[in-house]
Amino acid sequence: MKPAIPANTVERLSLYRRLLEAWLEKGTTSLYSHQIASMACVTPAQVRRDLMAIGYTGSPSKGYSVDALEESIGLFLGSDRVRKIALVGMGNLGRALTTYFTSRVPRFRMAAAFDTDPRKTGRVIAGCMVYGIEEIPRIIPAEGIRTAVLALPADSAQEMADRLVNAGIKGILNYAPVPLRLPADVFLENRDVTASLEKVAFFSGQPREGS
Amino acid sequence: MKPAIPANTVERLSLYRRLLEAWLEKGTTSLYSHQIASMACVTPAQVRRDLMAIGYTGSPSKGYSVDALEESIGLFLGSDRVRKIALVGMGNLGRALTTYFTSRVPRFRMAAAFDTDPRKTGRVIAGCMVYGIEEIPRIIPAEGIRTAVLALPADSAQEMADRLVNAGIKGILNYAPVPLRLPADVFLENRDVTASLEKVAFFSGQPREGS
DNA sequence: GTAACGCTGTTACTGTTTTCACAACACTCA
DNA sequence: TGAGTGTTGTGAAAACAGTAACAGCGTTAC
Ligand SMILES: NC(=O)c1ccc[n+]([C@@H]2O[C@H](COP(=O)([O-])OP(=O)(O)OC[C@H]3O[C@@H](n4cnc5c(N)ncnc54)[C@H](O)[C@@H]3O)[C@@H](O)[C@H]2O)c1
Ligand SMILES: NC(=O)c1ccc[n+]([C@@H]2O[C@H](COP(=O)([O-])OP(=O)(O)OC[C@H]3O[C@@H](n4cnc5c(N)ncnc54)[C@H](O)[C@@H]3O)[C@@H](O)[C@H]2O)c1
Repeated sequence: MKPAIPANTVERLSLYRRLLEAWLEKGTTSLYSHQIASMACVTPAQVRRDLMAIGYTGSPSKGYSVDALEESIGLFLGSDRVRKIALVGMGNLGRALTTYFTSRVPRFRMAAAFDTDPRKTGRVIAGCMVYGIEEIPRIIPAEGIRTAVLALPADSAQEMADRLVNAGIKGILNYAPVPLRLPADVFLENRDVTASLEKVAFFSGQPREGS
Repeated sequence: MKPAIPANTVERLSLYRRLLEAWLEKGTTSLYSHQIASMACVTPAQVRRDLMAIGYTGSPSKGYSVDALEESIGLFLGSDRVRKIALVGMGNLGRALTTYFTSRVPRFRMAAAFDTDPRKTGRVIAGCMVYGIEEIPRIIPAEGIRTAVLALPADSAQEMADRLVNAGIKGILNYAPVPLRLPADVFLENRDVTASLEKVAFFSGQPREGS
């Protein structure tokens, strides 16, 4: 994976876009890079660089047109259309994520969930149909889903990831706390909550119990 | 924040430590860098470099002693003691996180949760006492908590972050999808799920709905 | 005994991401 | 008009992260 666009830039663009939406509703027509930067808590130069990456150009006198920029970012990210996502593991985390996206982020739609628990399969949970994992090779291509979220126990994560990739998945957001070995053309993002918290706790100073 | 140790290294050390625990239970006494690297899906050079950062030294003939290394990393990360964490926002995500840490990661203990919902305050949820937010200035110093997790609606995140910092919090793991403005001595990690998914979806190819 | 091997620790290097700095331009105001 | 201000776009530099390379040294083979 040698992305023409840095992954960090994509993440920030997503944030800019969300911030711009709020200004759009307020009726603001244009913003300067330092205003966007201030809201996003980054430097103005960073904002200009990121916008340069998607080829959007502002004017030195007026700054950036809010609605045109919002549309440009949307177009670039492909978030002008609803994106279908697959979820594997409809447990506590999976349900929370599904509820969240369904109610708050209509741009992403949990189009199918997969689970091994027979009490969950065949039902609609949090607005999302839960299938047995044997349905992966049928549903994923049929729905044309290319992106999946893994929220299942660590010991089955690798196997399910393999099955997803075989079914055509090209990007995985992994919440299971285990490194995954995947083909190079599949984009993988690990969100290891324990490691994140460990990092924050580490930099919080010396927070031992019983101190 | 100019960390002597790169944040990425800390995160990987957390992972190494978890992997080592599994080998420890199996009775393995020593491992080479390339074995650790293979499990963690990184290069052997990366492993050696990370271990160099914490000053741990292996032997060229035997590799790294599993138990001594596990202990060294634990000591370095401070995870030899239980760490107390505060949670703000005992909603779907907060409950999932609390359940997860309580049952799976005893090293981190959700020592106190705060919420505005009167149906939640004063009760124990997922094994964690939920207080009203007005209790923050009392509980945080009393318990000596330095690390907090934010899992509440975006519009109150900044205000709650400020209150936490005033109460002595030195590190925040933020799940609310807004950038936070904090003093430089407070470590902040944003986990914006939407931006993560946007990134993965972007690099998954062209996954529009209706394609 | 000693040559060959394989691993660590460390330094040098490569590539990527972020910041800096400034030319170029539009607009304001005297 | 023309100096002054403030912004963008972008080349250059810096900071950062990861990789490669290799000296040093036990260990093994013979
Ligand atoms: N809950 C959290 O806040 C949290 C945070 C970070 C990481 N995680 C990780 O996310 C994963 C899920 O966490 P959780 O709290 O939702 O756990 P959970 O036990 O509530 O849910 C796991 C779900 O996965 C299903 N499952 C089990 N094996 C499966 C398989 N082979 N294929 C498909 N589905 C399968 C189970 O039936 C269950 O519904 C775990 O790996 C956990 O470490 C959870
Ligand atoms: N659910 C998810 O999977 C998910 C994923 C990513 C991000 N998030 C973000 O995490 C946050 C919480 O998500 P959720 O799904 O748990 O929402 P939720 O509505 O289930 O829970 C929010 C909780 O915060 C409490 N709260 C509201 N205002 C508060 C305040 N000022 N102080 C303290 N507590 C307050 C509410 O009473 C509620 O218990 C949101 O910002 C959401 O954007 C959630």
